[in-house]
Amino acid sequence: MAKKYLITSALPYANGALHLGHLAGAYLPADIYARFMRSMGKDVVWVCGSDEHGAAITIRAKKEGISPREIIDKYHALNSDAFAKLGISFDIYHRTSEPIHHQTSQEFFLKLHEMGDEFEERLVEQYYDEEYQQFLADRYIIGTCPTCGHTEAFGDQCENCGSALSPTELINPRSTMSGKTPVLRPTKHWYFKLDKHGPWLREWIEKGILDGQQHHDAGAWKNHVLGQCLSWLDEGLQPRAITRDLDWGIPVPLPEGAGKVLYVWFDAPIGYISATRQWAEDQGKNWEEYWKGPGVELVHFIGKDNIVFHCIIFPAMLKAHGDYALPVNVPANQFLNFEGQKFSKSRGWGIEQHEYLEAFKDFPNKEDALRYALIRNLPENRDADFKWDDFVDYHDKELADNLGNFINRVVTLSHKYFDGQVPACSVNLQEKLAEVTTLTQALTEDIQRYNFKAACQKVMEISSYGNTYLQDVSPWTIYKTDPDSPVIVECMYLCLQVVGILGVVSHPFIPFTSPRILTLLGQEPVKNGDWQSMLNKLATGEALVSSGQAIAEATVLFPKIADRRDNSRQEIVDRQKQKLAAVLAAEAAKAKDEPKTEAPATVQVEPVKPESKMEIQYDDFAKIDLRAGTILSAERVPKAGKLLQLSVDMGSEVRTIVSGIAEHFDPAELPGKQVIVVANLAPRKLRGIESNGMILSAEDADGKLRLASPAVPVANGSVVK
RNA sequence: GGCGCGAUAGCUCAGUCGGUUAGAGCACACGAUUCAUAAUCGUGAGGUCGAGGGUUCAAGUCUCUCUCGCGCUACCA
Repeated sequence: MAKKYLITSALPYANGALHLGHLAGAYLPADIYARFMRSMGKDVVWVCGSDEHGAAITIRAKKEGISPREIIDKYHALNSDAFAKLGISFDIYHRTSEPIHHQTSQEFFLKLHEMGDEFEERLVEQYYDEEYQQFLADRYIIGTCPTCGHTEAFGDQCENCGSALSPTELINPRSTMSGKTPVLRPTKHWYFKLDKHGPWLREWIEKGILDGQQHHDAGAWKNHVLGQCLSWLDEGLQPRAITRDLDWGIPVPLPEGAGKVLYVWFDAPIGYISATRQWAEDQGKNWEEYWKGPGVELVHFIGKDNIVFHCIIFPAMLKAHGDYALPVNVPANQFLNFEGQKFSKSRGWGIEQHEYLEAFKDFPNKEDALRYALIRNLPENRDADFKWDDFVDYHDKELADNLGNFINRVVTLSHKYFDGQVPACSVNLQEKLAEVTTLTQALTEDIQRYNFKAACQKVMEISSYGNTYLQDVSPWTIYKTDPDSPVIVECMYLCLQVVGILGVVSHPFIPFTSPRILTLLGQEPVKNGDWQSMLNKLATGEALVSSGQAIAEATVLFPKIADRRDNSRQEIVDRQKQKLAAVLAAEAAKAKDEPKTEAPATVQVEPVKPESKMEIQYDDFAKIDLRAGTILSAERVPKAGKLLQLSVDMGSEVRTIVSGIAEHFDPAELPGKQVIVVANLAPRKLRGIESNGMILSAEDADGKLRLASPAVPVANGSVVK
């Protein structure tokens, strides 16, 4: 049986829109690979879909007063639509809320469960809020500490004496949700014994050996992927809980599993399997041929945040289950930044896929322009940075000047010299196209090795070769004295072959332009197998574009952005740059504590909507002794990344306070600053230093802290109320 | 703090097993050219390979220490 190629891309969480960084991470590279493999005539299926379970969706639904279903439907449609418009050619974009996925996940769970030794059950007594009808996480329970009698101890720890607790040890426990006394209910959870899979995982990852056989070339995996996996294996694997007490998700398919669902990380990767099943059903195929047996090559495309799931946890699940193929590679990409900084929805930094499509709707080739700029700058081995100036450069200098202009020259000259027909010519193509053939083969190998950036550049090298060749021969010079020269015929014939190659090799990268190139040559768009037949023809010297073929009229493939007669495209790009400048200006103004000077209308500063806490009485508030104090000194706590040790002048005394703010403040700038201190907070040892109190600060939408202090300095020790 | 990955020309990046003078594109300078979208082609200049030690006949590449960036992880009252 012919080999089957199974490609997956990380399932996007259906709780938000995807931005360009996501696109560059796991979808665009996979699209290149999938398109390439199909055009090599391989039997490929590329699956993806929305991940629609998990607590984040239920919490958000509760906050917004809508159902989880409304959220997942909205974002599934939004992301699915944006992908389709950008030419992301999934064979199926499925969703984990579909019955077939629930069924697949439950079957998977049951199989492992029946094997007996893959799961362990842990019976836990867990508090249950009867009013809200749910089990409570440890930190949602407060009560009296059995050790010291402190009345506000959390379910996991007492802040007064520092002792570690479990919720059941608390005296007079109460739920932070309803305020009422929760009842203790036994709850069972299932753990996947990941630890027992450590030894074979190490051999598989380090050497590519599985069950004593060479499974893949370990040297072909990226350094950062191998490094992180081995680091995990070195630290030792632990059993992982795979169930939770939640009502949104896939029910645990056991009688004693009522009210429990599979934990998202367990169900999400199984989504690859259920998507394949659905696809096979739709296509009248057998899904198992794509997942099982030695003739299957599985490749996962993901971002670097997902490495351990796809290289350790999911393979262990598959291996435990048996039958399933393990990935031959996991070419995880790193992260893409945006104009030097991380994408941040709350800051308005970056652009989402659907936003791009909307903002660039009048931009010709907006899909390929974006794809190309992202591909040229893929974070294949280290973080990369997307800049609008680069976007313009790549578009104008490579797509327009190099590729588009070459094709335009060839087509125009063909019309001029041969009335728009491919001339008859009997040169030895094998010999004359040797250099381009070598380039094309190297390009092919680059894609096979997941070097998409390099492959993309080779498209330009082929085009550049064409430009150079055309310039060297300069048929326009010969034409002046000898319009019937065979040199012109040969030159144009060869150039047309090069355009034919470009039409094919551009397909995985710029799939909207590739058919336009081929149409110029009177050819059909790339279909399955065309890349392979191109390679065959190049090897044997057969023409890609035959004599006599009619050539269409030249059209400008890529109207340049920097165009002195038409600045409409430049304006579209400029608006994006202005948007970013406005974000920076607004933030700079804010930082200077200046009143917000006319922030342009394009910036929408979303007000922070805090998760509201339960109502308290005045007495609760009155318990807190807030006082003003001045920081005398600040220094980093050794071996702690986030802690600062502060001395604070409280008027009558100087206190030592340890605070987790080291990532937000330079210790040197703190002395002299007046702050508000929770003065009667129970002492607590942090990293061996006793902390007496806590300083207050406000958290910005972007997560940055700002010290809370009296607007005008007051005497140290002054009461704040 | 621990672990992992990275740092190469002004910018973006290649550099395979340690082996000749460290490469490409863009930008820059000069020249050629006019079929073409102010496009194309050629030549040139541009490097302490993050810093410092070590191994070696030979180090961008191996090793150790350090600096910076990113991620994972611990700490966050």
